[in-house]
Amino acid sequence: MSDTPGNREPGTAASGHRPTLAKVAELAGVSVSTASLAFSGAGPITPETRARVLDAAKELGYTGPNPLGRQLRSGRSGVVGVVVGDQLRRAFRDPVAVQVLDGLVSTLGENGLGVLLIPGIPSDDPARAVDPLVESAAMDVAVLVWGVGTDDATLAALQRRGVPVVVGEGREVEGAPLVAIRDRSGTAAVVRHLVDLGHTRVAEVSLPLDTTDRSGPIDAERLAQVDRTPTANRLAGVRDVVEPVASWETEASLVEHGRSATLALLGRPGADGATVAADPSTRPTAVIAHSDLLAAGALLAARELGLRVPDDVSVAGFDGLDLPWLAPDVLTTVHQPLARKGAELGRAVIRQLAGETPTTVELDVELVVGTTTGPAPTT
Amino acid sequence: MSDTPGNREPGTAASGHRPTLAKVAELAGVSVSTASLAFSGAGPITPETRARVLDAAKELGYTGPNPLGRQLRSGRSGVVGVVVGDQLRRAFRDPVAVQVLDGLVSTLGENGLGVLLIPGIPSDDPARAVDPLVESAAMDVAVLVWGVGTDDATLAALQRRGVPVVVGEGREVEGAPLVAIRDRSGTAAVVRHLVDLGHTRVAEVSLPLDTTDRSGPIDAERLAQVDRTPTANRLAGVRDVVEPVASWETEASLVEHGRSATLALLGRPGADGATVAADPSTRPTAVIAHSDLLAAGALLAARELGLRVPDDVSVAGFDGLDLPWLAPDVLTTVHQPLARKGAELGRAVIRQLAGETPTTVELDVELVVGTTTGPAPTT
DNA sequence: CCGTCGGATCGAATCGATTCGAGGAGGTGC
DNA sequence: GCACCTCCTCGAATCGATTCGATCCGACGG
Repeated sequence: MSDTPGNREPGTAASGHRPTLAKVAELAGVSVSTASLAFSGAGPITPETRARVLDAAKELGYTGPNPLGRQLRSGRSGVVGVVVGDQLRRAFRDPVAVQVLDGLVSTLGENGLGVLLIPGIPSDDPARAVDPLVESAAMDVAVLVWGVGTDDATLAALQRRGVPVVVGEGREVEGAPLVAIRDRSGTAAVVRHLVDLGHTRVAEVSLPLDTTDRSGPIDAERLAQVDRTPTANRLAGVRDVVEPVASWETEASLVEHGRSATLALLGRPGADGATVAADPSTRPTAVIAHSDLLAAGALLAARELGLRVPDDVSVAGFDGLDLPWLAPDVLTTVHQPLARKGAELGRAVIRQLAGETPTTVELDVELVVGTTTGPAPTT
Repeated sequence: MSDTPGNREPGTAASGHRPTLAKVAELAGVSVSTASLAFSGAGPITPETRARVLDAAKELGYTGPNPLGRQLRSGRSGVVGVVVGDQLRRAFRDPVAVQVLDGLVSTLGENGLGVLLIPGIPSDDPARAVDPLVESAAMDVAVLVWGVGTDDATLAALQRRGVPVVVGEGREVEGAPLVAIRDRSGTAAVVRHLVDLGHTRVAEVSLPLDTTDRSGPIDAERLAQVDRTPTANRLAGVRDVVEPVASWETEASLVEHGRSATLALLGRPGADGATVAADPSTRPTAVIAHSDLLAAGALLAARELGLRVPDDVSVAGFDGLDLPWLAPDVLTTVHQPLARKGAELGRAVIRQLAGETPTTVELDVELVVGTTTGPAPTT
């Protein structure tokens, strides 16, 4: 009697058909609804009946309800989309992103939620403004981990779809919880530390101002175009204390970018195309980098130029990473609670799912003085 | 007339109800099936009708078919579970895993598949053998990125569920494609390079032998317990050429573990609890590390002990990472195509979904000689 | 001995979309 | 002018599970 019109066995992946709850119920001699009860545990059921259902399941090799069916009925996928604000390859090379992600995954995992990775910038196809997953993947909430631009295509797409959003490190978004750190005051604190040491010629190595992959000196015009909140905060934090004598934008927060920026800031073209240290009387005496990775690159660049740290130049960063390979140097930096930030993002997701009203969480940071900063050299 | 028994508005997340295809069809004055055609593009439909449906959709704020419904019908979730064989926090600190993951995500992304992160080892709860996502998350295929133990609980759970599996760097699994590199011969090649340079006392810094987080010397008994294929291959590759004078197991492939292992291998307890270099007449003259990160740690340890590289001790790794911060040293290593490995894994996933028969892909590696290996010191 | 009560089980609707064959309208060929 | 063919649209079944109210059973109290 069961002639199946309008259907041609979907889901015929590799192996044969998986048993369904209906088949289990049939074998156990109960109704589907009772069988469902046996698995979900919600509702009254005789231990005996339950056992009969479970036995039938085992016999058929049924390993539990198909998540797809459950999801459709409940309207929840159990998936949280995590949009990393860059190409994945780059994001993962930055320990900052990794540690935040780790805290996030742990917290979500404890609540039965899985993390779906979504590149914030489509890998190679410039035709698309956003990754296709943003448009069509099933997710209950999306987390934008690294900032939100003023005119963010990804955010817009998610809002259009009605996917609730949680923002990490960005501007306030209507209806979305925000988890941020006090990076402006933290940056100001480390710059004040430099100024207190007598530095007046401070150079700055900046995080990317937007997603355009530019690098080079930052002038007033460019400064006005900053479209990433954490970068904006750190730029502002520096200027709360001192006007840098030079400022250099990097295309990503990685060691090599900090290195080349610093070579440009502290060096000048030398003999045979090489870069040599610039004139000590005009050269910056301190480099404030917006991140520890950039600062590490700055340190390497200084070494390359034959400059002693901190005797000839002081270097400070931001993040508080553990970078043992910089030994014997220990970076002066501002420590931020990265794993905790991830955990807070996770908690914000849970609250968002529970329908609570979004709140802003702002985490404290702390200046940690290492060996890479010292008194300004006396000219 | 539509009194809704047996249902209490599921999916009432934060915001109100999203419009459904049925509502759009109603407003457009067509049937649901026609409306579906307008979106999917599969099947004949008049441009005019299509436009009417799309207009209706726009008016209602309908942004396309609900993925959950589509997934249930098609039996496909569009999600690939990626099981990283460790805690996430650790896996992501290893550039090897990150680069593979990057290649994988790109390839899958091009095919409309998303990556769901699954920790291979449950974060903190020792009660569970596998992460709950393994048991119940919706996924079309699972990729086990870093090895499969002989008695792998995660693999068993996935097979029980009937989720097709793709294995990266592990033993052959019935019915599962395998993507691997020639790490045994590659390791043998780099060790032969050392032996050709005159080294006879070679020490080995090994990758983890299993997931027990042990570290310490490897004796014959422990050697027999190795339960990770890449590790087994590299141990074997070393022994294909020379029997190491000492071998040390690490708990993870990170710089600090390579450092402490090497301190143990090349040092001895010194004056006030410090570690000093061991006697040059018995001390190993070369360290072969199973990974570049471990080798980087070895390099740092050697520097700490006051040993010159490669004059006092040669150091070689495996992976071919770009580690600019080791400058001026350039590691002697074996280059493996990491992003390509990820891409091959992605292709294997696609083929698996297409129902093709699983095949094994083995990628070539290449010895790259740097500045960290040199002739054995003459005693 | 009968009515009532409580607990276990069942039926049926529902989540939202896809898909196939049937059916209808319009056009063409003879 | 009629039959046939094409092309578009529609109806209905289906994916697999959840859930609510109804039903049915036995037990207990009066």
